Amino acid sequence: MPEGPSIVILKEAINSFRGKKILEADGYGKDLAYGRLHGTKIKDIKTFGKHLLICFPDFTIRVHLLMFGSYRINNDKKDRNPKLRLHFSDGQTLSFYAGSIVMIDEPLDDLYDWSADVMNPNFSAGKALKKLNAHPKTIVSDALLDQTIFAGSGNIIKNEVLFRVKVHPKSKVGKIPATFLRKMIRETVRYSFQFLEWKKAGTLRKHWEVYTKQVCPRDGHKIKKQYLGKGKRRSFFCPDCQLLY
DNA sequence: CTAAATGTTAAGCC
DNA sequence: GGGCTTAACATTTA
Repeated sequence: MPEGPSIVILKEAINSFRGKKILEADGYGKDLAYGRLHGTKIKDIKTFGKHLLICFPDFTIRVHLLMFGSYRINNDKKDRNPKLRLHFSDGQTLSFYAGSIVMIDEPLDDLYDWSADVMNPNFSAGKALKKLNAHPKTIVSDALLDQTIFAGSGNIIKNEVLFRVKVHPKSKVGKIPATFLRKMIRETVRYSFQFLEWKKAGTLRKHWEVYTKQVCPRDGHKIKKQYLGKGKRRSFFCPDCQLLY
């Protein structure tokens, strides 16, 4: 369950580990230097898009859940080994399963443009528009998955936002009127925060208007499903009310 | 049981 | 090198 809002929920769930000391770390990651974690204290916890960043004085652990990753607090899965498990000095544990976990030595500000993260209060709509304008030939469904433009946006957000702004997923970015691009950027942020609230309330899928749907809630037209773009990702759209530019 | 899915990267091939 | 396709990763759900 890994689009940006879900990672914000993850961060909130583990925020209480901030300042806590790790006695030991283990897991099945081949290239992870678990020993570096022994005796260290969590300095900070951040997110960037779909990345969870657990910060230590000298390095950062980056957790990306990819498609199937999950986590557990004080309640390990019985039939599965964690890729990373942290044992804290107060007896608590935090485990991550599957996904991609790496250690980062560079300062995070050198790696991340925080203004690209749709969940970040510093997200810049102006910069997003500039980046979109730099890729006029890209189809908009790819642009909405581009993590350098909309970090945290995933396939659900992509589909729902395009439906909201009535734009066909195959539209070329350069052909979409600027007012619609601006609206799309605004909706991406707005939907992401609604996603966050709905996900917390356990009602996310109830609010889907096109994603996995059969019928357009606006005009009753049949929803089309196609695999589009670089990643051949599922696109659900109403061919009647979403305009192709 | 099989296939597909909220994702990304690396390798292989023109 | 570029750009495209495929595999790999690993888990849950339909």
